[in-house]
Amino acid sequence: MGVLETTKTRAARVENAVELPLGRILDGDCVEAMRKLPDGSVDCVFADPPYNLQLGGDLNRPDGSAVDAVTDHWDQFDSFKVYDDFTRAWLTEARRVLKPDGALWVIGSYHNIYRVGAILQDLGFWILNDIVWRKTNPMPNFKGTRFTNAHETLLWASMGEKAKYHFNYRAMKTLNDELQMRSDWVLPICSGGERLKEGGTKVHPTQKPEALLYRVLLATTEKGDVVLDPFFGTGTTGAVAKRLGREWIGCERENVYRDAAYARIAKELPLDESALETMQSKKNAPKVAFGALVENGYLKPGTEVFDKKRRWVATVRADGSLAVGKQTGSIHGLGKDLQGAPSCNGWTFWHYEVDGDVKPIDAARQLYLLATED
Amino acid sequence: MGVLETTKTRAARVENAVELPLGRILDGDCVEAMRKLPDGSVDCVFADPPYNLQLGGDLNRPDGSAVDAVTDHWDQFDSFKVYDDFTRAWLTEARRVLKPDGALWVIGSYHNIYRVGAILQDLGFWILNDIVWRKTNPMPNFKGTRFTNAHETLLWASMGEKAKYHFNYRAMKTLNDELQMRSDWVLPICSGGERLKEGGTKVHPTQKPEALLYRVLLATTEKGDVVLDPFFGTGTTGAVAKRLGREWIGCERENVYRDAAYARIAKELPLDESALETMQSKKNAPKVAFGALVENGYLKPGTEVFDKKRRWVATVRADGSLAVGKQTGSIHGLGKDLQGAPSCNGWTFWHYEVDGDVKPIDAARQLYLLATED
DNA sequence: AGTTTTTATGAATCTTCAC
DNA sequence: GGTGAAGATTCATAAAAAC
Repeated sequence: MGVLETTKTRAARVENAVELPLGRILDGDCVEAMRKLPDGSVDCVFADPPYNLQLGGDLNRPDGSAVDAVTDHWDQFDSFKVYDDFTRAWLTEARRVLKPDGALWVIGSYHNIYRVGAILQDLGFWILNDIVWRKTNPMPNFKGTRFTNAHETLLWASMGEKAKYHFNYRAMKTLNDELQMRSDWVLPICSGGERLKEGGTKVHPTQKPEALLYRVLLATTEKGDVVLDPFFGTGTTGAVAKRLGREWIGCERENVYRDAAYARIAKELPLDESALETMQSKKNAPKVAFGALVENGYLKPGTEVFDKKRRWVATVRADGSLAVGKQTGSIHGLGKDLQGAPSCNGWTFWHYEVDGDVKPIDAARQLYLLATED
Repeated sequence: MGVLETTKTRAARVENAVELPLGRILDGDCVEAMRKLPDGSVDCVFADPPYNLQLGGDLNRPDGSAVDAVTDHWDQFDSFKVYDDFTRAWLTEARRVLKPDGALWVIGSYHNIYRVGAILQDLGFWILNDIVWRKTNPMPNFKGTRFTNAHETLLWASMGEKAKYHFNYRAMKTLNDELQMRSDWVLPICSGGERLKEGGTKVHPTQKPEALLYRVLLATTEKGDVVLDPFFGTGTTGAVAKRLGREWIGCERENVYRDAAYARIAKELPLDESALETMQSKKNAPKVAFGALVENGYLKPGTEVFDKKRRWVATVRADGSLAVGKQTGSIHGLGKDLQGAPSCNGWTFWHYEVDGDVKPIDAARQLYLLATED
């Protein structure tokens, strides 16, 4: 195990470069395509394989509109067995073409990432981190049946327990306001001008944000490194690699995606720093839910809270709701209802007693923030 | 497949209760211990299995002080094979003792969670969410060799793709200030007064925060449910279960942990009934037929109702059906047909005038419910 | 032209009960 | 088990439309 942090050209780059299809998207099945590459020839593999979503019927939003689901043929697998075989096949080829000090990245969701993670461990890869991409704007759970699925997972692995790998620790720390970069990354989904569209409809159903690739490549590759993406899609990996001065190779069997990717990457200019803006933006001011205070014991369920004039006394319940007799609601909603007001700031409306003092519940929030701030 | 949200006592609770070792920590290996429990007898399994950390050698902070790593004998496994066999064994028993509408929770890190996730899928469990516990105060990466490992992962799974399960959606939404609870949970690690210590050193190396269990149990169990924890440790699950009015059973083979857990849980006080009440979904509200409102004079036959933009105006008929010209139907069916939508909630679609105000007909239902409850 | 309101949409394993 | 009806259910963003 070890970390290399260097800007020097890596050995064996020049001799491989002449035979590698740099800046090209290989046609056809990715396992077949990768077979054309020599052993130990790439520095990094970034893979965004099909997630095997196993969706049922149609889904409609509360307003009745339809959700545009990922029903493409390339995401259809008959069983976990079939998906596992597919996964083992492409991971085996990826492992063959990686240099001994190369690294693998895979992104996935709970549908597939546990299969992928177990198989890559079985093949000898050594997980260095699992990274959580926390989406600022995920799709909600429209039916209220589960927690909002608000993240995806990336696995970062070296070639083995004792293998060397590259990690640009300083760059990551700088990018994160001089704090160590953590394993949870907060980034928006790909939308707006960045999202490739053709006649108003998205070209690819699962295009990844460039800021995600930017951080991956900046963290774990050097300038001039060769990055291989076996599921190239519309070429986010290639576009960001070019921007950052890395070489790239893609595999993609759909003509439409290949064409879109070539056109997109041709427009890309090396060393454009625009994506940095998104990444360096400070974390949003921490919001605290009243429920968090209850969970963490700052206000115990059963505590009585009241407005300043003690016109109403409410009881704190286990889920952070309040109750006055049969009327219940959130700190804001119940305050609003009781007063018949259009709105109410529950943080300043409700008070509680601490050691004989009466304080707004906002005081508990301040204590909580002090105790938990990074 | 489905979601149940109810405060009612679950069927089959009473008969099982008499034979189950509620409030007890079973001694010995958890697989052996679980064999003593009958099939389909518990509502929830929460498991915090050994992490298979495979730390090579000792770890030191930059100042030379040693990190108290998890190197206890119970955490050593020769290989993934041994760990997988162990995992399959306890998950199989957990599956046997769970009710058909029960649920499984497992917490882990990247060292073990991919093994666990793949195996539980192989056994037929159906993943509902993977939850990221984002730590506000993780241990830094002292050597600067990787990203700060700032999270752990929890898997929440039902007994199968079509199995029912329980999710207190409304309580979670309330706990999160009226926004859907997401799959990423921000909580501090267990420290301070909550951390069990004996002579200045921590009793258990991986004690989980009570806030984590609080959210798990509040979200996916009901009052009176039986929660089994096969790796009980110092009893965080039992302490929170008791506080929340849930029954608990533990398995733990280390005497020291069992003793600490019993002492800890004895000090725990259950919350009283009223504090345990949580916000309820409308799914639980007693059903009211629109016709009942008409019968009882809340909306008289002949009243005009209309959608918000007054694109359609319908007349209420004596049997609770609506008519727009020759088109007739129920409040839902007619709203659906007029819009050409896949479905329509007539309660919120149709409005009526009361004292000059425009209100959804759902307001009349609320009045009716208030007047008739109890 | 500038501001406010409305609409569209994103890797989604997304209902339940009676007949 | 299949079908149909009742009825519960959404957050952040960006672009378009309205004012």
